Amino acid sequence: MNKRRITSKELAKLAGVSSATISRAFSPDSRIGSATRDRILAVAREYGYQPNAIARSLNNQRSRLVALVVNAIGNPCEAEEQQLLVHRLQARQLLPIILCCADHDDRLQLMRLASTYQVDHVVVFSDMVSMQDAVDIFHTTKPIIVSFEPLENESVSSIRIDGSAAADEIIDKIVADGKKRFAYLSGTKSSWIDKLRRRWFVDALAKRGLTLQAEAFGDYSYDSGFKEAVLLLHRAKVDAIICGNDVMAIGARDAARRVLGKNTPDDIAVVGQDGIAMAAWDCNDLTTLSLDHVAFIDAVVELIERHDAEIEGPHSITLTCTARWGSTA
Amino acid sequence: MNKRRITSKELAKLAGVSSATISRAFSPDSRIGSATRDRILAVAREYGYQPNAIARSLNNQRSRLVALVVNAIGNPCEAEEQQLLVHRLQARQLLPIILCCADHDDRLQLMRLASTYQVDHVVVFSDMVSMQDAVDIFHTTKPIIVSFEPLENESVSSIRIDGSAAADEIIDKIVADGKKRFAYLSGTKSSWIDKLRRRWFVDALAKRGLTLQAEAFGDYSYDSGFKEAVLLLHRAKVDAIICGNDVMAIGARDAARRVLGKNTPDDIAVVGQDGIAMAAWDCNDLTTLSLDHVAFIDAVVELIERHDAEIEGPHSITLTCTARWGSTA
DNA sequence: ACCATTTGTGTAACCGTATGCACACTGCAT
DNA sequence: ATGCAGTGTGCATACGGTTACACAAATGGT
Repeated sequence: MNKRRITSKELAKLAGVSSATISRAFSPDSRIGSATRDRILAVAREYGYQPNAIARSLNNQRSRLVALVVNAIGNPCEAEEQQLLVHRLQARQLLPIILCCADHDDRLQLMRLASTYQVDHVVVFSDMVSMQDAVDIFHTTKPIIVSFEPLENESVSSIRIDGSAAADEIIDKIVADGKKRFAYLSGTKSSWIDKLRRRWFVDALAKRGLTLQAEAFGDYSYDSGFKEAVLLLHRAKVDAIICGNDVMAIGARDAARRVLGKNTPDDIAVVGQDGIAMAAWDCNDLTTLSLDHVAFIDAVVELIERHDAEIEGPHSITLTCTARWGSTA
Repeated sequence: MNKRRITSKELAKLAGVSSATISRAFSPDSRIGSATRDRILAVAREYGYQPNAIARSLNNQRSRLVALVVNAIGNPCEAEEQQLLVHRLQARQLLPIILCCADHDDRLQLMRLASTYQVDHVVVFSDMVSMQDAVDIFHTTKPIIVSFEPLENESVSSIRIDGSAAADEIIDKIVADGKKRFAYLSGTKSSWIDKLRRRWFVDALAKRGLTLQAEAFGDYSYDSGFKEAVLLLHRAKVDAIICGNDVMAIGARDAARRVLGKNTPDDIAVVGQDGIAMAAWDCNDLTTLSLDHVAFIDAVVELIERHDAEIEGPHSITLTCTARWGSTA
């Protein structure tokens, strides 16, 4: 129990070879006799030997670790994508290190810590860190940042998301239903991704000569969606609320129904963003501006693979959102 | 851009000292002149030097990595606890490596991979791997397993959860409401945690001379809760469904309402388990057997700290569940 | 039988940091 | 002056692998 892990040198002695040969037995394409390899692998299995990944990383300059910078893993609006990515990484024998920004006060320090682990790649999902900071912290090592924020003058690969057409469709439908007074319930105050999303809707409204009648800021949570919707509906007369994500939209819908007695879609329209599975649950059936998460993670993996293959970057991929029609708008 | 990270030897040259002194400048309590340290830290900042954690780990025999073995990060029923734990780990400068079992076909190989990274601790949340396997794979190295499955004959610290009293209360209430025909909708078929949970309710029923009228198995997801509830309600006449977790309960509730036209709590009682935040959302308001997630993670952290302090184990902590009363039962 | 190539293995030098040991230097009491 | 404790630094080695290089043995062609 709890005995020290056996080293390649010890195994070498046991198998009657040198430690170099042990190493070769575990490297797929290296010159080694197949009989020797088989024998070594047998002895290794017997003694429970596996090469030490830390030592291997030090030598290789390749850790097979990937830093995932996220806001939180608890929020369903992000978790779905994270889950997909983790799955894809694992299939490639890459291990994800999660950095949760939302509940860490010094995010920069957290990123610096992760960067000392010589991660091979960095994927920044969070909008709570500035891309520039991420680039600065990770630029001394190989990793690229897969970001969603366009960062023109840097060698950062990114994925851009365009939801303007879908926002247009959604506004179209709501206006056709006779609604005129729109409110926007933002995710977080200083989030560039929220600004981007908001712009899609503001532009769509502008096309029809409309402007936002009210605005509020939350924190991407159900509670903030609920609370801000109550305040907003009390102080402004609106008949449509566009929310920064699906979870807030569910909160806003609940608030309208429970506190104000207003039902969707007749009294008020509620729109979410993300298109998470939960939005389609029967109890929610949210109208939402949705992104194909599989396509999105495909794009992330694509960028990671290009980086792995050392194809010169930066690369950029653009994805388009679609509308999911539910019964809330 | 993308230039190689500077090493302690190079920095040593730049600062006019030896690499040993560089190392000492970054180790809190080691004999070094404070003037030297300040100078080195200044030069280090200038060149963006930070000690390589991989090399440091190799030397220290301490990686500051923690493996978190979970079913999935996408499922809200687990994500809340994971989020809390990640937060606590980060505060201790420990980095979590996530291992998602649900979507990886060879979980043992995944754990073996992680074990080669010499993780300092292992926390097994998943019930998709056998504890014995986890112990076997990680026992050659220092880590303890914080598990929930009691594993008597092994030196594994564990957290036990007792929901029998709460299950008793819940059954009490439902029976008092006139319900008699209970069904149990399991999480996954071979999960020991599900068996444990089921037992609480089966025992509570037995006390009142009742038995389960029907059973079904899902996979902890909303969709499985929905689908299995439909099948179950079609083939058996039941007026109460106990579900393996909250998400399945929401699915079952939706199924009853949408497909069968039965409402909670009058036509049918629906009970969840976990007590996640979502269960309390206004649109759900689930009655559920709930665990205090903060207390739970406190316990996990407590075990990790004991292990860090090399206090001889194994240790065991028991937590008790409480009932959360909603409008579904 | 001879030389050229291929194949398999060992030796030794790394990868970047931490640390025991030795040594030089300071300050202070004898 | 001498001895001694304490302080600050460098040297060398260890951590556990990988890999360039060298070399012996096996192979193959003529």
